Amino acid sequence: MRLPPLNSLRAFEAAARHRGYVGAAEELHVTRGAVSRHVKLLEDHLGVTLFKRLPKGLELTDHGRRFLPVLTEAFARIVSEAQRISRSGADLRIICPPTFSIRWLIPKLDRFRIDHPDIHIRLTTDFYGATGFDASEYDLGFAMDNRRKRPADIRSLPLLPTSVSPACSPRFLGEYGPFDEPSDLAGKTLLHENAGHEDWKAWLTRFNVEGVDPESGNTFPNLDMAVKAAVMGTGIVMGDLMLCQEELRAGTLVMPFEDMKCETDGWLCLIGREDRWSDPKVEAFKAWISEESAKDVADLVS
Amino acid sequence: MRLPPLNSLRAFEAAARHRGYVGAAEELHVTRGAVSRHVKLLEDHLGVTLFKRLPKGLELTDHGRRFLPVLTEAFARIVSEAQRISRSGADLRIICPPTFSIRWLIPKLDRFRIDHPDIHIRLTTDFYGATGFDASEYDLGFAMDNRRKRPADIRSLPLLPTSVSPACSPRFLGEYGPFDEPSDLAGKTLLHENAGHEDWKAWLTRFNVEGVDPESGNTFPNLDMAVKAAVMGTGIVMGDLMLCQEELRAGTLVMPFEDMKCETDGWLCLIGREDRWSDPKVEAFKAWISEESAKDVADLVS
DNA sequence: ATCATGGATCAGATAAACTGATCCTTGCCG
DNA sequence: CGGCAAGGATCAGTTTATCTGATCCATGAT
Repeated sequence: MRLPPLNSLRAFEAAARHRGYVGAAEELHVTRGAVSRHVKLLEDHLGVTLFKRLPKGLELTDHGRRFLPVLTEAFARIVSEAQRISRSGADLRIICPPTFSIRWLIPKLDRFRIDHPDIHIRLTTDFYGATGFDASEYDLGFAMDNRRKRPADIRSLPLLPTSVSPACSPRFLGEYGPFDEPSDLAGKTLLHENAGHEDWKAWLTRFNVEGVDPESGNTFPNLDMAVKAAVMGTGIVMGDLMLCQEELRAGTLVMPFEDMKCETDGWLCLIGREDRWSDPKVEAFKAWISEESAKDVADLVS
Repeated sequence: MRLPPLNSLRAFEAAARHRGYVGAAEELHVTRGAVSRHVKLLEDHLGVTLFKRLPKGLELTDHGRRFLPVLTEAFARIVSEAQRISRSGADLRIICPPTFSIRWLIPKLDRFRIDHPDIHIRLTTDFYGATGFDASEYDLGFAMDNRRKRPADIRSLPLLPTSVSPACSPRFLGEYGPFDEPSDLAGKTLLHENAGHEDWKAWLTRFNVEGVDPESGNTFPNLDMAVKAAVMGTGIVMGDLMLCQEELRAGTLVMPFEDMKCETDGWLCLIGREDRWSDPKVEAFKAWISEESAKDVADLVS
C-alpha cells in the first residue's frame, strides 16, 4: 500500500488532538470545511470511519484511536528532526587543514565566537580528500594555492602569504652546526610534513642548494607533528613563519637561514561557494578573518 | 516548527532510497522534474543541502543521512498501521446481545465462515449501551423490538419471533409441582433476566394470572445466567423457546405451560446503516442469517 | 566527437486544496 | 417552546500547489 494522502493524515491528526475541526482548522490555518473534507478523504481511502460525529465535537472510533498515536508520534519525530537539522544547518560549516586549524585558526576562533555569538561554527579539522573542497558539505574552506585553477562556482579570498625556511632546535644547531651555508645541511636529518617531500624540494630549488638529498629524512602526516619532532631535536623541518611563531618566539625553534625564505604554495585563501559568498554569516566570517590575517601579517613584519 | 511540506518529505525520502530522482519519480508516478522541485523546496524550507549532486546520481549529505531514517521509519509505521486499519475495516462488525450471541448466533457462525471465507466478522457480544446501536462502530446489530421507532438511517430485517413460557428443571417441578394452573406458581421463586422484571410481567398480564408477584424472585444480568440457575433447580425462569432449545431437548428444562406462550418484544431483527445496507458483505450476511432463521423457525414448529 | 544518463529549471496546464456560504442537528437558555 | 450558539457536512467557485514536457547542462563511456 502507498502512503495515504499525507495532507489528509495531517488534518485527521490535528482534528483528533483538538477533538474537533474548529481547533484543527485554526492550527492548520485553513477553514473547517477543508479539514472536514480531508478527514472524509482519509476515511474513504482507508474504508473505515475514524470519528463519531457528536453534537459537541468528535470522538474517535476504535480505528481512529489506533491510528492517532502512530501519526502523532511519526509527525513529532519528523518535526523534531527537521528542527535539529534546520538549527544545525544554520551553523557555518568550515573545513581547515590540520596544522592551520590547530596552530592558527582555533587559537583565535574564540574571539570570533565572542564577536559573533549568534553565528555557530562547525569546524572540521581535516584535509579535503581526493575530490577537493566539498561545497555541499562545507560553507567555507582554506586552500593553500591561490593560483591553481578552481571550479567556476568557488570564490576565494587571499589571507596570508606563506613563507617557509628551515627550522631546528637550538640543541640540534649546537650539536650539528653551525649552518653557515645551505649546503651545510648535507647529511643532516630532514623532517617532512608530507609524503611527497615538496616542502623541502621547493626551498632547495629556490636557492640552488646542492648536495642535500630531499628524498632522505623522516616523514609526518602534517606539519604540526613535524614541528614537534623538530622541537625534540630529531632533525630540521621546513618551517612556516606564521605557523611556527609560537616556537620561534619561545626559542624552542630557530631558523638558521632566516633571510632565506620562500613561498611554497602562494597565499593561504579562504574559499567558498559562489551562491553563498554573500550570505550574511559568510560575510561576517570573511570580514573577521581578513582583519585577523592583516594583524598577523603586520606582526610578522615588525 | 510546523511540519515541513509533507509531499516534499515523501519525494525526498523516495529519492534517497533510490539514490536518484528517476527511481523516485517512477515510484511516486510523477516526473523527475517534480521530484527535483520537491527536494529543492524541502532544502529551502530546512535551510540545508540534503543531497550531493553527482554525475551518476545523488549522494546524501550529513543532513540527508540524519533525516532519511527518521522519515523512512515514520512512513513505514504509517503505512503499516493504515494497512492494518484498512484490512480490519474490511471486517463485518456485528454487535449482539449476550444471550442471543452465546446461545444462538455463535453456535452457527462457523457455518457462515465456511460459506464465506472471504468475509471476516468481528463480533462484539454486548448490549448497546445508553445510546443504542452505534452505527459508526458497528455495521450490523440485533434488536429485539422491531416495532419501536428507529432513526431514519437504520434499516431492519425481521428474523425470529420470540416466544416465551415459564421453564424449570424436572427436579424443581417434582419438588414444587405439579403446576396445573399458572396460579400454582404463587409463592414459587421466579428467576428474572433483567432488573425491570418485564420478562414475567408480560406473560402474567397476557394470561391474566393472579396471585403471582412479578416483583419477587432473583435477578440476573442476562437470560443465559438465569437459564443456568433454572437448570440448577433454584427457580422458574421465563424461557425463550429459541434460546432454550438445548435445555428443552436435553430435558434439563421443561415447560409446564408449553401451550401458553407469548411474544415479549416482537421479532428479533437484524439492523444496520442505510448507507451500507446494500454493501456486498452486509447483503451476504443478511441472506445467510435469513436462511438460518427460517430453518430455526421451521424446526420449532415441527 | 557523439551519445546516454541524470540533475536543474521553467512556462503552461492540471488537479488538489481551499474559501465562503449555506444547511442541518443538537443542546442550552430565557 | 422558541431562539440562539456551536459544530459538523456539503459544494460551487476560486486559488494555489503540483505536475508535465521540453530544454539545457555536466559527466562519463565509447
